[in-house]
Amino acid sequence: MASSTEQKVLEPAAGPAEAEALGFRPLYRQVRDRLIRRLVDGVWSPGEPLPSEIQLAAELGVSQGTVRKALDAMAAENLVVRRQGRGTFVARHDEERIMFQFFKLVGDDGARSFPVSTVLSLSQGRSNARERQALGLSKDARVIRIRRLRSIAGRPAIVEDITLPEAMFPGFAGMEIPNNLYGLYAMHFGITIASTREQLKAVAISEVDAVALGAPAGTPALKIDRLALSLERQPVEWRVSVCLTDQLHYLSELR
Amino acid sequence: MASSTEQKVLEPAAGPAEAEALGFRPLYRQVRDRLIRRLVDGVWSPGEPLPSEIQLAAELGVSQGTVRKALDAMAAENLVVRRQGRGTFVARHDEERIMFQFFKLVGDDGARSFPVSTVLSLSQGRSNARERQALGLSKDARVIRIRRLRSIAGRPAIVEDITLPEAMFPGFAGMEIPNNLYGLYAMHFGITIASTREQLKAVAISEVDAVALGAPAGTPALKIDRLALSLERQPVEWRVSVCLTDQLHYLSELR
DNA sequence: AAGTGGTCTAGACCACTTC
DNA sequence: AAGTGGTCTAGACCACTTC
Repeated sequence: MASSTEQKVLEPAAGPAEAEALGFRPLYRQVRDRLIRRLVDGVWSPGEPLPSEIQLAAELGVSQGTVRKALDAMAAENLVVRRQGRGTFVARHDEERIMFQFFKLVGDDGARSFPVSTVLSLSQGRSNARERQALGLSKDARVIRIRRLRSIAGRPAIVEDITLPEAMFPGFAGMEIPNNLYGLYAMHFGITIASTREQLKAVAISEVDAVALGAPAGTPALKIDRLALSLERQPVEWRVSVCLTDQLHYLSELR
Repeated sequence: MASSTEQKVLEPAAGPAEAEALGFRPLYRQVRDRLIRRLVDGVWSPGEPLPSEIQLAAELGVSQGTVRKALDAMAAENLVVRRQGRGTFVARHDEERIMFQFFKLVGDDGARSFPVSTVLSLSQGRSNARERQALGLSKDARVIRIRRLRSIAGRPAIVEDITLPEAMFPGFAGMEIPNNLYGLYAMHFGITIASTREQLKAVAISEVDAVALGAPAGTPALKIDRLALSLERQPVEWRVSVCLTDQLHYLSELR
């Protein structure tokens, strides 16, 4: 029972000054932060089970209920998946999950088919001003640039320009580029995309995009400007997708 | 303590056959459903406080923890607002809330200004096939149709076609049409919009929309096809908005 | 049968608001 | 000081999965 008058603290995770500035910080929050720390450090890999609630509670010196609250919060953030009778697992970035979590384009017939991708170009170099602004990079930072065409049901539908901070992806250039990039980030670089911020606009497609998509220049298209953030809320990827929406739409469900 | 081997049930809310089909239905779920029932019945009005957790627990014959879990679920669904030290309140459909919850258009400078609206036309009549399909209406159902122009920062930006089932909005024709329709639905008709499903496409604006918006026909625009659902998940409003996105964008944040 | 997460209770104490 | 929701604990039992 919490019978002292002091707030229970797991460890001096934050410096004393910082702790004061933060004010009250519940135990389950501290547990969550520590478990996320471990996810970031790769203590458990995607798909692997975490220790059971009882084990974690014993190890951290808190009640099972507090661990449960921390894990429930992490499940709500899509960082872990809980399965009754089986355990709690580190979330995986496989196609199924990505499809529902971050890929919002749906066929007008309701079909959710994951697009097939063809890389059009891959390069590395000094970042320009817009790239630095989007990704929050410093002046001399270098970036990796990928341009690819994505087809849905055999039909070119999306051209994508992807920009990555080179420093976060050492050895990227020599790799095979898979269709599902977020899975690659997780598997080979230990980077988990935890959230995205998308800005949508309607545009007329440019000459160069028109060629790639096989549609007349000037055709209206949906431009999706996406910034993807890591678990630590650090910008990881900037992606601009130009989508033909004559046979598909962007689905947004709000509550 | 739950020492019997039977599942605790609040009341025969669901018929026996239905209960079997549903399988296990936790107590807090039953509490939530009963409280939502009361919201639907207008037992408490938007902005009003609910009884305290302790009072509800005593009244319903469950523990405070179970009531808390039900109220937390309702807060996650944006049906109530919880304020430490003050109480739990029925969510209100005022501009601030709508702005963040359902209105996703943001100025490119980051400003979230709620648009000013001008009604272009208002009519009632027999529903057509598309309207019936969108709203799930029967063959002879009548609808109310509103067309309006919305301006942001003094600039025409959106033309909207709104369709409502006439049966759900008796006396609507004689009313003043406010800028915030969802507030009107809540206040005068006891209908709370609990969720929406939006489908976005890029289109070229039609001649008639071009006139309303003061832009050349063929200009690319964002078409938002929105279905709004009540607390009981019944379709309440079908709204098609055509938006000029040269100075604003649709913001979607995914986790 | 054993182990996991899920539900439910009871009770203590805390943070915050209002009077 | 009194009342509210928020946190935390301990413990019982349930639903579900695996062996």
